This record gives sequence, structure tokens and C-alpha cells, in this order.
Amino acid sequence: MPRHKGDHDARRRDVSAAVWRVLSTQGFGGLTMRAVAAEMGATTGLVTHYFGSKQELVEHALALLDERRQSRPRPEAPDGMAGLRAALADILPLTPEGAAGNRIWVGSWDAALGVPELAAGHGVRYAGARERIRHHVQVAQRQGEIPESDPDDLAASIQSFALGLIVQVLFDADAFPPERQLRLLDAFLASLEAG
Amino acid sequence: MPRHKGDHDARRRDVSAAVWRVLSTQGFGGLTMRAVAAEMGATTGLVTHYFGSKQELVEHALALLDERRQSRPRPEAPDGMAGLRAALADILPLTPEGAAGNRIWVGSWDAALGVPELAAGHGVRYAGARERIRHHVQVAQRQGEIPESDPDDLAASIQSFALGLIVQVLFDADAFPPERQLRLLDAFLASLEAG
DNA sequence: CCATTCGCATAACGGGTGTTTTGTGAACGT
DNA sequence: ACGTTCACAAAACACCCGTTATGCGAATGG
Repeated sequence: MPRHKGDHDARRRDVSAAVWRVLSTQGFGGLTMRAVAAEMGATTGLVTHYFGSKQELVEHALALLDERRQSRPRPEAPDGMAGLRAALADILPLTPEGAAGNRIWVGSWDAALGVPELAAGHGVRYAGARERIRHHVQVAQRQGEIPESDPDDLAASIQSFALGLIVQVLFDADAFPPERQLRLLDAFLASLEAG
Repeated sequence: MPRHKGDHDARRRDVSAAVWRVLSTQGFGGLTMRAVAAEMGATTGLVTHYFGSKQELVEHALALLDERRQSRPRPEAPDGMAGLRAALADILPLTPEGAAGNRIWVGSWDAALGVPELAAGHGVRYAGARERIRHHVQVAQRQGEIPESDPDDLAASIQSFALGLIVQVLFDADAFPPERQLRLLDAFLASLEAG
């Protein structure tokens, strides 16, 4: 008979948080059962108690990456240009937490590209993101904020810009403080409006 | 007494090529001495004979990445907009070889971000790339091809676009055939000209 | 020819990995 | 009060890693 359901889930979240911390400092190459255990001052017995295997643990971490992106506090998400700007600003590593998430995300690429099935999963994810961008683009075009041109290509370009900016920020945070990130984003969006 | 200097160096290149192949398929997470040896149908004894340690082997592989970028056949590299387009097109994964190089490059990010010293090295590299882009931008501005605005920001935006496009191509090659990559690049550069 | 050196296979070593097993004290139901 | 179940530590397991030693056939040079 389980003591309390909440306790178990709460502890599981603790382990999950430790995984998150290890990933954000050591990357996937440094993610080991013992590292996670040490991160919470415990032994591997605890980790395997809540996550049966390492793969399960990694999958949970990757699922969290998605989850956190989707369930962000999205105060007002209008369509069109304003919504696009909000969505992109939400992705950028403007805060330490955002940087950690992006660092983990970028770090997952090496392992993902090595496993076709994982790579395909990422590919689908990015296609979905482009789809959402495309929606904003089309609304913006309908409202006359952006001149008419292939919305798929525009969406791909916009996501290219955001992804590449994230990578550069991770490798040179000093050169890309939050205000510059937003300035670059706004300038890019303005160039879209000018066509 | 060495048999022939050429033989030794040639064999070393063979090992290096095997490392390249392993990296482009398994990533850094799958790069092991035994994997390299198996890739050339040999044993780890051969690998350690030509590269004393794994670190030496990895460093050689990363040095190759830089080398290949710099010593590309650069037929005509004018300054300004044309040179910028050539430089960016040269980086994109338009061919299988280009895709392999970029896949290895992207794959190195996880390990690099985990070691501050390596991360700083990448940061410097990207700053250098931005510097080169900035040069083209300033020439283009002087020639009136691009309206005046902060060249540093422009360079950062341009590199963002290129980097992000590379990542998207790696994860969904079918959606980004070479002609679309170039079309997106040209459209992006055109939007710069329009300001 | 023969001693030497090279090229590499073979195999061992210590250490780190994911996983499994075992043990144990505390909390719970009855 | 007691047997059961839980949460976790402790330790053992087999495996894979990078590295190092050993051995040996073939080529080389005197």
C-alpha cells in the first residue's frame, strides 16, 4: 500500500530536477546515473527506484523540454506579427532558465542525429514549430503587415534566424545580452515587413 | 628506420578518415577507439599506433573541420554582397560531404558546452566568422548594396540565419533540398538589401 | 643472412558504466 | 503488536571504455 501518491510523484520530480541540473552543466555526454545521484546526495539505488532505466530517464528529460515550452505562461498571444514576436522572444535564452533549457536542447542534437528515429522526432518537432510560425505569417500577410510571398519559406527563414541566434548566444553570452537579442529580433522582423 | 614517410602519413589519413566516418554517423557520443578500429576492419592496436590517445584523435578531427572550411576551392571571392553569398553558400550543407561536416560540427556542441574552455574556443571561432561577415557587410554598405545600419548587428543576424538553416537541414534534409536552401539564402539577402 | 626495427594483432588492466540483488530501518494496515 | 510494504543504501555484476603490455611476422639495412 503506497504511503501517499503525492510523495512519490514529488520525489520523482526531484530526481527529474537533478537530471535537469546535470544536463545543463555536463550535457548529455556527462549524464550518468551516478552523476544524477550525486547531484541530489543520494545513491544510484534511489535513481533506479524512480526511473527503471537510463533510457526512461532520458526520455522523461526530453519530454520535459517539450512540456516546458508548451506550458509557458503565455499572457496574451495574439496572432500576426505581435504573436510571432512573442513566440520567438519566448524561445530565446533571455534568462538563465531559458539558457539552461536551450543548452540542453542543443546538447541533445548530437545523440539525436546519431539515432535516425530520434532525428526524425526532432525533425517533426521543428516542422511543427514552422507550422505555427507560418500561421502567424499568414495572418500578418492578411493584415498587410508583411508583403505577400511563400509563407513556408518565410517560416523556415524565421526559424533559421531564431535557432541560429540561440546557438550564438549559448557560446558567447557576453556578446548577446537580452536587450541585444531582442534588438536583433526586432530588426529582423522589421526587415520582413519591409520585404 | 622508417620505411617510407609517405606510407605512415597516408595510413594516418586513413585512420583520420575512419574517425570522420564514425563521427558523421554515430556522433561524438559513439566515437570510441574500437568503433574507429572496426570502421577500418582493424583493432585498437592500429589506432593507438597512429594516435597516442583519444584526445589527440579528437583534436585532430576538429582541426580537420577547420582546415577543410578554410582550404576550400574558393574560385572567386569578391567582397561585398557577392562574396557574402559565396561564403554562406559554401557553409550550407548542399552536398553529402557538406552535410557530414556540419553534422559533426553540430554534434561537437554538446561536449563543447560542457567544458568552458572548449565553449570559449567555439565562441571565438564564431566571433571570427561574424567579423568576416561584417567586412562583407561594410563593403556592401559602402557600395550602396545595403542600407546603413549597425554592421555588427547585421553580421550577427546573418550568421544566425545561416546557423539555424544548417540545423534545420540536418534534421529534415528532404524538406530542404539544395535549391531551396539557396532560394532561402537569396531571399534573406534580398531582404537585407531592401532594408 | 641476420639483427633490428616497424606495423599491427592480441590480450590484459584498471576504472567507469547501467543494471540487478540484497539488506534494512521506518511507516503502514490490521 | 506484528507482519507487510515501502524507500533507499550498499554492494555486486557484467560490460565497455581508454590505455598499456606483449608477441610476432614482415620488411629493412648492414
